[in-house]
Amino acid sequence: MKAQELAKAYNPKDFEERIYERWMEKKVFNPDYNPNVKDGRSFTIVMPPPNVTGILHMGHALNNTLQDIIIRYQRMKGRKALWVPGTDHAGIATQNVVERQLAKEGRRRQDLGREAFVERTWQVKEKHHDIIASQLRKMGCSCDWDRERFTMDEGLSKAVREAFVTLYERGLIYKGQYLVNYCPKCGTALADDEVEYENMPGKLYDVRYPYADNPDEYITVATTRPETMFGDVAVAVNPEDERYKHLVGKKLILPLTDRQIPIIADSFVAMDFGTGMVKITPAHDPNDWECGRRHNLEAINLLNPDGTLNENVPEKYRGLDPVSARKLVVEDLKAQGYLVKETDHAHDVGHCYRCHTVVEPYLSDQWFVSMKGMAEKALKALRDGDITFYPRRWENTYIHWMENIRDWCISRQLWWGHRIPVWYCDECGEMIVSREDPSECPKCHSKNLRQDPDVLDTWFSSWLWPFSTLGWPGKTADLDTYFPTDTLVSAYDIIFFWISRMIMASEEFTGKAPFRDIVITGLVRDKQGRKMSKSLGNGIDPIEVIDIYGADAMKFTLCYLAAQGQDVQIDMDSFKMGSRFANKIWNAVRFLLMNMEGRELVSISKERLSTMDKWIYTRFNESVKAIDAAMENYRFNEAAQAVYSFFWNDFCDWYVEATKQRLLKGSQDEQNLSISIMIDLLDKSMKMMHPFLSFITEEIYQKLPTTKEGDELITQLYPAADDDFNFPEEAKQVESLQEAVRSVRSVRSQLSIPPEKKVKVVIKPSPSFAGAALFSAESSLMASFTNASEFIIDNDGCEDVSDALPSSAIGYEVFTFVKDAIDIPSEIRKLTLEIEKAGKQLEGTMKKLSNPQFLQNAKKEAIAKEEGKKAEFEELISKNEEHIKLLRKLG
RNA sequence: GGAGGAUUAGCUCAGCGGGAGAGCGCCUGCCUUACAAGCAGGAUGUCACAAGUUCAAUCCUUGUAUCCUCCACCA
Repeated sequence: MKAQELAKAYNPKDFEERIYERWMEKKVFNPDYNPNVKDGRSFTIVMPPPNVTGILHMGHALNNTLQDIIIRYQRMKGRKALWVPGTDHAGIATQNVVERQLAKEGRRRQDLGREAFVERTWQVKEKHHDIIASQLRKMGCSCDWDRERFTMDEGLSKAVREAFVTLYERGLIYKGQYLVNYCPKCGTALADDEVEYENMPGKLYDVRYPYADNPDEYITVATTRPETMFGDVAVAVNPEDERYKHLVGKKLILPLTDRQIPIIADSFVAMDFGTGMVKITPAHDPNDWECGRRHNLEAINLLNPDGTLNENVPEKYRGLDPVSARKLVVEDLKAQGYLVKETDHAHDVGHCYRCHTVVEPYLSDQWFVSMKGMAEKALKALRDGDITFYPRRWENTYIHWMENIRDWCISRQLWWGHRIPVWYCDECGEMIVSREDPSECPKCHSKNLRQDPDVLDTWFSSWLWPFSTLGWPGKTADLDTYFPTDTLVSAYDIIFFWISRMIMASEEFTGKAPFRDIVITGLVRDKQGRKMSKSLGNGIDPIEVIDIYGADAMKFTLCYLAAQGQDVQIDMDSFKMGSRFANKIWNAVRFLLMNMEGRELVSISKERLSTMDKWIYTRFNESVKAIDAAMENYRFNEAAQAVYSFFWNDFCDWYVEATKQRLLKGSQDEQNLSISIMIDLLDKSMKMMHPFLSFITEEIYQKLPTTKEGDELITQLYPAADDDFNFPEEAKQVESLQEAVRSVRSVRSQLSIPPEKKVKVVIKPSPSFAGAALFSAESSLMASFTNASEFIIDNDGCEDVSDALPSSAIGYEVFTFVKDAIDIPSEIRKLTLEIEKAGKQLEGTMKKLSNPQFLQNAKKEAIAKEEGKKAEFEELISKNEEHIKLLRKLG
């Protein structure tokens, strides 16, 4: 029946998809489904919305794996657990995708017109969204699809307008002509943090600027961008510069033109760079812009929106791009004797983070958000302990950014995005900022209104994500229940773009921090340590991993490798780890369920437990505690390790092996008890492992005889450590037993005793050894573990062991009867080495114990431990010495 | 110029004030009534270097070296 379905080999394809479909059908991801919510407390995660520009990569897989583990764990802890999924319209990025498509057809977006272009972009969005959603489902993400959102859906668009208008009303949004970063290819302004700097080789040109009143004399300025000289409005020197002090106020002639510009003094000029004289070009350099404002200088814009030079430069340079113009200007300067020299000069050049075109500072009308006040609130949230970063070190990064924040340019000259909710009246010029589309001008009642053509920065919608997805600005039940959210999981590359701004927005609009814990994951890299990227082609497709190894394998492997905040380096083979583990689980369960027949489940009472049973329950308790502690601190790799070593090393390797005899050959009563305990442990283990290996555990849970019809593992309560089934004393004894078994196995292996040869083993416990009773009780088990003909626990000391190979452990001696195979001199050498080693260790211990300062300062436990070690080392040495004597006699 | 991270077994990485760990790989022996995607046994490390703090340092402090991020930049 049930067991037969498990008789097959592990193949995740057999059940992963099916299980997800059932979860979806029953809507178990909706927190309202959960029948085991304990006290109504919620636990909320909002998913960092992936961009609808492409498909999910390994970084997303890591990120969503961790979120899924957290939310499943919290769900099983009895919380009303909600994970909100969604996608981001990703303004520039998505527009670029569509524009590239158009370019292949030989068209530009202008050929389509705004409406058609946006329509086409929606299609791209739909397509990518569907791929992303299906990827998340394949991964097994337990997010509530009923609450899925998109940054441009109706509700979120409303939130965006609300945020914009509110900030405007609070005087925190303003429009003005400023120097902004501008990508000529994307044709739009960028925020400061959307510019990536890259060190590039360049040249520093020293150029002569003649005096107006004496053209034979000149000063020399140094510049990397001579083509911008037509926008020069001054030359600046440092007011402290003794060389040039007397020149301030003099006029110069701008070469290649007949324009005159003054020499001014400004302290931003570095005296030790170049010539100490700087040409001031306010429209094309941020520093010059600031300087120009200080001195009330005109800003002459030289650029067209497409990045070519405009009518403000001499005719021969018009229409050229800056690089070609530079070449020509330099030639002309050289020809006319103005160029003094050119030197190589590497410097950082800004590039667009989306298309990697060189960014130009560009003077234009843009909308800005005033950030200082919001940053202060966001800093306070951290100081007050409302938010915590894991790992903590990212808090410095956050603080530094907040303290040095600059106003945020939010207007983009794009078509894809939230249109700025501002209208201009063609009749009277009135500007209308409104939550609703206005039907007429409130001032002159004209209906000739034009909406601002620009859209908002994509982050202007995503910074509202934690509350806009829950219904803000409406007052919804979801907001009441699930906001503030609990944990945000994100990579560190969007701390500035997104995390910091979400905190600011949330404090500004809701008065609360949007989440409590911020888990910063590392980046996923390839085995050469390179960031996985499309352009390098070194990415691993999560779906391919799932196809080969299954979703559980991928998820478990990522979790196991995700040490807090560290980057993870992986390749395709890395996932074998998780795959093998899943396979191991499958097979262990298969074995046990195959042996259900002829046995019936009985209740398990503490009194009937064997020492091995007590040990495994104790180990289970310890593992659960370790997992709880790890999850509490988002130490995912530690949780995964605890799961792994419990199930594989303890349960499979020792417990199942040790209880096989009882299960297969014991009395009916013993068999019943044995399978009952096994099933109980499987039930508990599936629960324990479910957050980490969701599909396989659910599949197995459905096949356990103790599972009630209709129960889903996903909403069962997480196991807690059970004090009533905790037996530390017995557990310790079992560890001694394991050690004794390993010792005999080791002897056999090292002496190459063939497996078919059974040998006699005698154990001589010392009088104080607490495990003696267990050893006696389990001597036949130990015999089978070590392939012994007989395994005697010699409590009376009457066994003759003079023919055996001795080895010692703490509390007992092991004698293996392998006389023929013993190489006496080699064994004596081994023992001698052991004595030497123990001697050295004893020496170290004695040194500590004879040090009065150690006895005085060290913790009591540390001293006790050293004393214990002393006794152990002494025991080992004296026994080994005896053993050498025995061996000598034998030879 | 500032900030942060990394340096531990051949590889990828945990650990972090009191006797060096995992997975993979490697060596040996096993198809032992679930699992060869397995079982058993084994080898492998001046815990980057140098000082300091401490009774005690792989772990804390400082410095050095190498590598990697991020931020800010002098034209």
